[in-house]
Amino acid sequence: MTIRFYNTLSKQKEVFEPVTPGKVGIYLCGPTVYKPAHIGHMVGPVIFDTLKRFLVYNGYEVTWVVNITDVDDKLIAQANERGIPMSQVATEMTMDYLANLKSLGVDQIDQMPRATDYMKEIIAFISELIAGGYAYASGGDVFFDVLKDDDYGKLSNRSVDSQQGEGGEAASRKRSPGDFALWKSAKAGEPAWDSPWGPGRPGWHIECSAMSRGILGKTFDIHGGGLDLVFPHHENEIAQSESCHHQPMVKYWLHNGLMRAGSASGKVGGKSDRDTANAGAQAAAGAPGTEAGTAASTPPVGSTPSAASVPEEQATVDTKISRSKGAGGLADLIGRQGGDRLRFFLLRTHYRSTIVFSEEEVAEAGAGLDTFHRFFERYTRVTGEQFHELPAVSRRVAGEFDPGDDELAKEAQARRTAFLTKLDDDFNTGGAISELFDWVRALNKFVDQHQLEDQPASKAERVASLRRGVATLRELSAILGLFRAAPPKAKAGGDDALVGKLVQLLMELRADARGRKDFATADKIRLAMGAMGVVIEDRKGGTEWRVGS
RNA sequence: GGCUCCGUGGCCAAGUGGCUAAGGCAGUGGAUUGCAAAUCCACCAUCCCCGGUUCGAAUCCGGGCGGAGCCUCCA
Repeated sequence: MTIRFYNTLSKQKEVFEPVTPGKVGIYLCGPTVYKPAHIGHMVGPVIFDTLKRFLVYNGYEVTWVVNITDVDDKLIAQANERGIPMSQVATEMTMDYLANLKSLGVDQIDQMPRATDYMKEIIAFISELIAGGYAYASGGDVFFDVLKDDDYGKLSNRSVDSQQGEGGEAASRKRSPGDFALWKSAKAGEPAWDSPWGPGRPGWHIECSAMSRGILGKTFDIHGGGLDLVFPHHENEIAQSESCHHQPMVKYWLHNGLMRAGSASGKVGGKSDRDTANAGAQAAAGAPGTEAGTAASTPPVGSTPSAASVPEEQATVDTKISRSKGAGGLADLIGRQGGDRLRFFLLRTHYRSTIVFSEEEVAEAGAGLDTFHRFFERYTRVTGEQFHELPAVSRRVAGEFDPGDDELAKEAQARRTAFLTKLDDDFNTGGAISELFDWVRALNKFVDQHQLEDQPASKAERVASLRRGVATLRELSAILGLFRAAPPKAKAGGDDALVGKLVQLLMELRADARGRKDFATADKIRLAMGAMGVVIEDRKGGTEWRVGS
């Protein structure tokens, strides 16, 4: 097995070999905690959570760090707007972020350092850069001098002289426009930390250099983030760290594609007052040929009546999902679709591709997932075991076994190899998922052929084969972090016990009708219940029902 | 203007030089079912356009058209 990754730095796929054999350090740029997270913020965490699972499965000892930026201009603005301390904003939004990660099954993070907990290290780092001649203090601020860095721009393929640089009043204190702030002097009323250059706060990029060094070392294996961070954020991280250390900062730079809003109805974060006002203003000002006009002429991807009837929202159809435009609503989305569906939705596309988000697409992905859930129920009927409670083989080598003459086991090994080969090649989760579908179909077929739902006790050998096959499905899906728990079974009428009892009564009446071959009555009940969203399934072992999707 | 990326069936999406172009959703036909549901089987694309390289291209090169991102805060 050889794992390869596409490295943004070299712009090609490279064989993965950790700096230290057997160990992997991963740093993922985390959130600036000033507003509630939206689905776009979950792309990176879900991908890297899955990546860590895969690397651990391959036998590596992995340390995964996700930083929390809890001091920043946007946090200050938010705190002022709400009239509360910045730290309170940060705490609230961090809690929100963590809750969303949990819902999506992101539970592999080892450390989540906060910038404010690393002030000492940050200040030390800046001091080192000044001492090395790579940074200079200027009027209470400290800037990185990009002209001192020979290979500045190598990650994003930009030349220094093409940089426009940050504007604002700070620009006048820079030596060259491309210089960026390592330390920002505090204005009156702003949160501040003492430093050799006076009270202030860190610039955006330095925390990542300081924290990654502190936790993962001067050179570590994988640095991740969204493609939008390549420049300036990661470019500046490299500049800082490599100027300071004179050794490579990161061996493999992995960047995930960004998410875009696909349709009005799927617009991330719902519509806040600000978004609606903004969209309306754009639409009003949008003469033909303007940006708004162009956006409005694009057909909605997941066209729905509601989307078509709300033209002012179409001005935001093509807007990318960004913190400045979408807010909130992720918890509701998770509540409606479930974390597993969203996770699956994110993983079925290659991590470097753009994902166009719409809730219709999430639901469609969920329809595919249901195939697995149906099968798990089937497995329970045969064996009495719950799929999600099965132990998953957690190491790649341990999953290999001699299939002997067992045809199903032979196919299990073949599918497993195909699945892992897809992941080995630049972490192709979408391709790997197709193997899962192929495999579940084969397992269903096996149950069909041997009628394992009918008197399974008398078919011990076949059931044993099935178990082995399902163990492989469990092993592989666990790498993707899917099917960690049984999906919450929707109940008719929610938690209303009365509705549940009435459904049960209808079921009994229908069973009676079927018993006396009164199919007219039985069908009337089934069709009426179906119209209400209750799906009836008659089986040899008895009738089951579920709230369909 | 500079720098990237993308364009595969109705929709989503793998594949990036060579067997019959994965898989999912939707659809159609069949098996099964009292009828359904679930499941299984079958059918459903020559890869935006033009030109080139090659024995051979969805896959490489050039041009065109269309779309996205970054260059300012952004996962």
